[in-house]
Amino acid sequence: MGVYERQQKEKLIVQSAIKLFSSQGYHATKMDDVAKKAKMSKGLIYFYFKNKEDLYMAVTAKAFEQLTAVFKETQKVKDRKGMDLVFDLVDNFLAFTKENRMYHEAIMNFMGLVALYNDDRLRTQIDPLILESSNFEKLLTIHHEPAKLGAQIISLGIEDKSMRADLNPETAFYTIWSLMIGFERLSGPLDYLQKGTGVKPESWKEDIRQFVQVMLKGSIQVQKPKAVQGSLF
Amino acid sequence: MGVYERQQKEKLIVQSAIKLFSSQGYHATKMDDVAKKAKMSKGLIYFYFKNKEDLYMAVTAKAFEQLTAVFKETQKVKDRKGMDLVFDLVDNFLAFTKENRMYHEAIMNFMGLVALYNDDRLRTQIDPLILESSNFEKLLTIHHEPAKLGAQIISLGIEDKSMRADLNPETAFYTIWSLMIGFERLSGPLDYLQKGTGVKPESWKEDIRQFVQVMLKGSIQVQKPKAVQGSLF
Amino acid sequence: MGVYERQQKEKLIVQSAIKLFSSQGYHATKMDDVAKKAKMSKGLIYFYFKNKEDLYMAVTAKAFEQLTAVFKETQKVKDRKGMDLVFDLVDNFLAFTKENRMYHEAIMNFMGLVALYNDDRLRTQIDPLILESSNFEKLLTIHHEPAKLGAQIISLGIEDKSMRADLNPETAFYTIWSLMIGFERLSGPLDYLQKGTGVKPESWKEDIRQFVQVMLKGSIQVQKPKAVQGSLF
Amino acid sequence: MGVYERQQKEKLIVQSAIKLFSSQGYHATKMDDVAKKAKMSKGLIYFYFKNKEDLYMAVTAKAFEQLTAVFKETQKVKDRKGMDLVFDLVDNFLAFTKENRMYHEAIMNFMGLVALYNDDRLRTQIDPLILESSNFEKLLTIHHEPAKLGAQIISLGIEDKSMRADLNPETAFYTIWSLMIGFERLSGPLDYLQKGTGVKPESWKEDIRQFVQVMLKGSIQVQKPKAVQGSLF
DNA sequence: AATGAATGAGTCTTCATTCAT
DNA sequence: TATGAATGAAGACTCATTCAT
Repeated sequence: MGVYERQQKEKLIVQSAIKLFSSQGYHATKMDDVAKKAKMSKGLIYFYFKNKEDLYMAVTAKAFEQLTAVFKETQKVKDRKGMDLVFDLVDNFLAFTKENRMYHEAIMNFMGLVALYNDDRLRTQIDPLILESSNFEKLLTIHHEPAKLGAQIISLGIEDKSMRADLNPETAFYTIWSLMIGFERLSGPLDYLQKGTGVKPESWKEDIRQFVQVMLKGSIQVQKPKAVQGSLF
Repeated sequence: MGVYERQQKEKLIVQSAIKLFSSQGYHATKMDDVAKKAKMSKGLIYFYFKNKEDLYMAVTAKAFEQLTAVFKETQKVKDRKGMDLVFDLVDNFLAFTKENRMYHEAIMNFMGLVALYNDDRLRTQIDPLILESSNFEKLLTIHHEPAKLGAQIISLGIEDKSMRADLNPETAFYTIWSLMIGFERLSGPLDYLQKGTGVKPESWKEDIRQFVQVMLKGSIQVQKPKAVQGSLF
Repeated sequence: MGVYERQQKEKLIVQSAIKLFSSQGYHATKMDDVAKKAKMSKGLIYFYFKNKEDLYMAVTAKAFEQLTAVFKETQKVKDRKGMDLVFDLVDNFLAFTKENRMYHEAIMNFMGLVALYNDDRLRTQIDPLILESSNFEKLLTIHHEPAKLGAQIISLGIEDKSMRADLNPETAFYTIWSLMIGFERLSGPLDYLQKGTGVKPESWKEDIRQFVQVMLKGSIQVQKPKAVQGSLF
Repeated sequence: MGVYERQQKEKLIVQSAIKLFSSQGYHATKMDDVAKKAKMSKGLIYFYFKNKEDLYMAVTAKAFEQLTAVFKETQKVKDRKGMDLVFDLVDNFLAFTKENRMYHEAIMNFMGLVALYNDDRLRTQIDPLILESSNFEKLLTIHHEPAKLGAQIISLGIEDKSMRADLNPETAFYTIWSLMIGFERLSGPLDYLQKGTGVKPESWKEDIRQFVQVMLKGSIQVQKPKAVQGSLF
């Protein structure tokens, strides 16, 4: 069996796991389920992945790849100012988390792990099986990709003068990311409070947009319609 | 045995669970461990809590209470403008999440559950044992307490003219909360990138402070030193 | 507290147990349930009954008392030949088992225990808690009451010439009892086979009546309508 | 591993369960015991059987198969009138219940379940795990096998004129089955009354035989000695 | 490479029974 | 008598992982 076939198999397993983790959650998904979904034997799953944690890390890596793709797609659009791209990014990111809740959770989970990993005292709290996973190592090297691309967009905005010159691209982007993370997590509760009207989350999103603009530019502007339509995922 | 003693016992169990969940995580903590920690029999744990999920919801409720207390403490300080209080809140909140990582995670977890709960199609993804928990019901009624207090601080800032008059207190606060949630989750990765220097997260925090100010006020100001010192927890 | 009150309490417990055993079965009924139903504390249940088995034996004793009452009621009717009384008995017994499935099962269960009890080698299979129960001892002395009354009816039939003179009243009655036990247990399956028509069990009952008559008399007769109407329970 | 080996394993488990259920009873038998007896891990038991109830249903199915075998053996004997076969059947059945008390109880238990199953209101009283068992389904389709064979014997008796022509084979057989069920359950108590003499049950059996004959034929005859001797089990 | 039967430690949970008050 | 909190042994069932084939 060639390298290619092997990679295809691996992909198939990850895809199966993704579907199951998405619909039932990580804990509710059994390795048996994954095997059945992938139409393979359990043993083969273990041939490709050391253990369940390793598989989860592979899924997380896929999540990062997808997210990175979203960023790249956003960036690719021609003839848009950095400021417009930021708005595009916000829209695309939010759509991404909505459509791929599990991906977003996997990413958030990993980000949390990194915090523990940084601290020698807390590192012991990480499941050893995760630390052993080669996919975890891989993630350590790629997990800043989205941020890198995000920061590039900010840099572009500074260059094309659509943003303040004194911005730190990196922290500015992380701040925007934070807003989106918070939106994902808190719009549910906000919605709960407004049950019936259903108006709030959307108006909050508007406020966030405005805030992003104030933060990056110093004044309010109307968003230029997106050049590219359709789902990115 | 009076109501008081019973409540004390319940508290003792929750405290034990908190300690264990904090140090080992929810899944790694066995009901047996909780019983041992509380110096009770396992059966008694089940006398007070229907099941592990119920206990976790009780812990989550405690988390919300603690967070609410932080908000109240912040609010209580006299002779401070709304703007100052917001900065205090950011500091206190961040200190709270750092000292009580598990509390913060429990809160975030619950916020995620609320989003599922709101959507009839997604509600089925919630563990039935959670939905049955009386502590879950309680949480549904109290989980907006922090946001309510946060919004009050914004309102105060509007009144005392330390903030823009056109702010929506609620969404403004949720935005700030988002920033803090994002900071907690992303400062680890940010730190990872800067390994060695260790400078970044702190400077990002500064940036965030500035953004918050821009958002709420329109101009940059120097934070008035906190009136009260020391940990609130 | 006087003897009377104590007996009332005991009765109340047994009544509660009967209701619960009937609706949920013995194993599904918890001592807690019994206590709640009887509006007493669990401790008090154990004051009156040594253990769950003892309580079940008390319930079984009640079942025998009720069955005995049915026999007595049947016997009491005046101016009926033995043969008629036998038919009355069959009707009443079958109605009794239908209305009080659990009583019948308790009685059957006890009869099975007696078989084990007789055999020294099998006796060890009986739950020791049952053997210790004073109610078990009581049952040993009363469990033949129904058969005694049944045999009396046969004797009466012999005397009044409505039956063959060469019958052994006891075995004749046990034979009739067997028919009823079998009917109770097998009419379900018979019904299952005839699903839709639903005719069979009733016609089988007719056949049984005829067989009983042939057995006791030697010829077929039409049953004299029952003198007393209404439920006996 | 082929289908055959798998069936063998399954058989082994059922055999182990049968031994344990027979000697200690269903409730006293732990899944652990079954595993040990079968020299397997507990997990493997659950690989073959969904749960304890499912295993019990498998045991019950085995009980029906064995009983059916007894009927078939009885029927197979050549050159015997239907009437003779009925007597053979009674002897064989009674021997069967005596040697395999647990089998008989499992069968009786199932027959009771069928009655509940027929009635929509009572069906809820059946343990859901039983209803889910594929073995329960199987039983539903095979549980009338013995009765079918029994009725065939009656039909034969009618044909060869050793029995009354106006008999309904099915109800006639069910009546005979009832007698045997009652005998099994009541001979213990009957014996208890006669403790010491030990004579009664045997004489009752004689009476039953006579009754069966009267019922089927109309006159008394001497049983032709069985053609085949020895235990059938 | 691939299978899937087999393992067994691990966990939650139940509930009859006891006993301090 | 009466309570109900407390016990803890027991048991069903799970599931990640392994390994003989």
